Amino acid sequence: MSVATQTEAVPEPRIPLSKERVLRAAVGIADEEGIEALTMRHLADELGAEAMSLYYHVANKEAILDGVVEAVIEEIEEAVGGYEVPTDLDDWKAALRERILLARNVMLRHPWAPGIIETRRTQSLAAVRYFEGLAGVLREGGFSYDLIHHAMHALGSRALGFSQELFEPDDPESSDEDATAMMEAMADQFPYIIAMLGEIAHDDPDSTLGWCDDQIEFEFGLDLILNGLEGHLEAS
Amino acid sequence: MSVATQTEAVPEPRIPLSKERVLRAAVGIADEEGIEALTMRHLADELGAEAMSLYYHVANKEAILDGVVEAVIEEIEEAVGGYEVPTDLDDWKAALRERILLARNVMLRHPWAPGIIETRRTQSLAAVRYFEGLAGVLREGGFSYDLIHHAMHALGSRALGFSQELFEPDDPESSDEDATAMMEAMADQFPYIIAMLGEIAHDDPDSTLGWCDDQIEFEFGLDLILNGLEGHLEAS
DNA sequence: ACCTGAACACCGTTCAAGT
DNA sequence: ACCTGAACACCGTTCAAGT
Repeated sequence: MSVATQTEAVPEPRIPLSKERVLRAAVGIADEEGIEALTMRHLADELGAEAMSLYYHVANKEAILDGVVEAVIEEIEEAVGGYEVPTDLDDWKAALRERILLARNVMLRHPWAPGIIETRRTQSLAAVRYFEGLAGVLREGGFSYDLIHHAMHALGSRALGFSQELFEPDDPESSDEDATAMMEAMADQFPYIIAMLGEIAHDDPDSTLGWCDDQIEFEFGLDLILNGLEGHLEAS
Repeated sequence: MSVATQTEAVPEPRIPLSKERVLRAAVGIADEEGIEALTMRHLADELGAEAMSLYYHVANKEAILDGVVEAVIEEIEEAVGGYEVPTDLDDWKAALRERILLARNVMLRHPWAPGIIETRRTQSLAAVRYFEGLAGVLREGGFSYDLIHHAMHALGSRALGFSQELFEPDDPESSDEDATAMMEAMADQFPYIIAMLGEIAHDDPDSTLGWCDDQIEFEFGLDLILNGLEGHLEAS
């Protein structure tokens, strides 16, 4: 019957599925609805297909998670503009710092990515390429391979632009009054922590209690490591 | 009928469930069978009860995961022997280092714990107590609260004794020959990484290719941060 | 070659009901 | 007070069957 009506929307000519489309849609769902919304059924829905159809293009859900990590790290590669070691490298520290902060920008666009990167048992090719690039910068900066190896471990996830925040970033539910009340209640149990939080709040009255500028803290920790590595380099 | 036989085992007088028993059993399952084996049904089975009975003692599975993290951190508290700041503290760096390495020992007994600690949205009381202890050591060591705050962020998960290893620790499946073959295949694509791995293998022929001594690397990274903090302390 | 319906073996969880 | 059976709404996945 719908054929009769002139104004009827022509049904979208079905775009065939593909691994790329599946992965792109997966990243989209994670970005917009959170990683827990990424189920096979929901993903298929988003693509106008059935869950079972996905298995024709990917082995299983783990493969999707692998692919999604790969996609994010390729986004870093794009942001960095490729991993070629600059021929005129005169400051390995600045070069490394810049790459890592660019990686961080990508991670901030995909806040769910760190959590799933850490669950991968084996690193994607894209990640190996990224680390190869970092190793190149260090090597051309004068590092021994032994020190490069230590550097990779010391940086850990910071190399990819994130560090696991052990306390929750910030809770939009809780008010300043709540926080103040809680602080007073805990003051005798946790004097050092309370004093610390109090000082932070004093230094920066705009920040909610217990909330920290993650960017500044990330850079502080990163610089601590980079400077430490520089010390080792000079001593060698 | 079983009542008649003398040798019949008396049926275990049912020990009532409790939050503590549930959590202890949960830690046991995660230790022995891995965290993915920790399901409500399996946990109840282990306790000789039905899954639904657990809900009388804990709110839900999230609460069990919270409790299990709490238990692990209390194990750290025990290993450290309480978090009292030594009255004769003459070396904050050694004191902090020791606490963190003791925490690491506990984490090595519960290799699944880091992964689930990172999924907690809010820290347990036991964790706050632990960090209070670290803050105390730093404060009595002469740190400003501002620097203590930076230190906490810079340490990140290292404060609790673990760092996320981005490459898999080691794969018992793959042989040295496999690894050598793979290395040669990748040598032109990833010259720096291959050279790095080659040098490690050369320095320590006992280690499998690509495998690293996590303890040494953990301590290297930790010392980098502690020494960096010392620099900030002396400069202040 | 590509997609799907029906079905399976699992999850966590609710609720009314049992002792 | 403490535990459970039946049931629900979800998972990921297999497989034979459709076009």
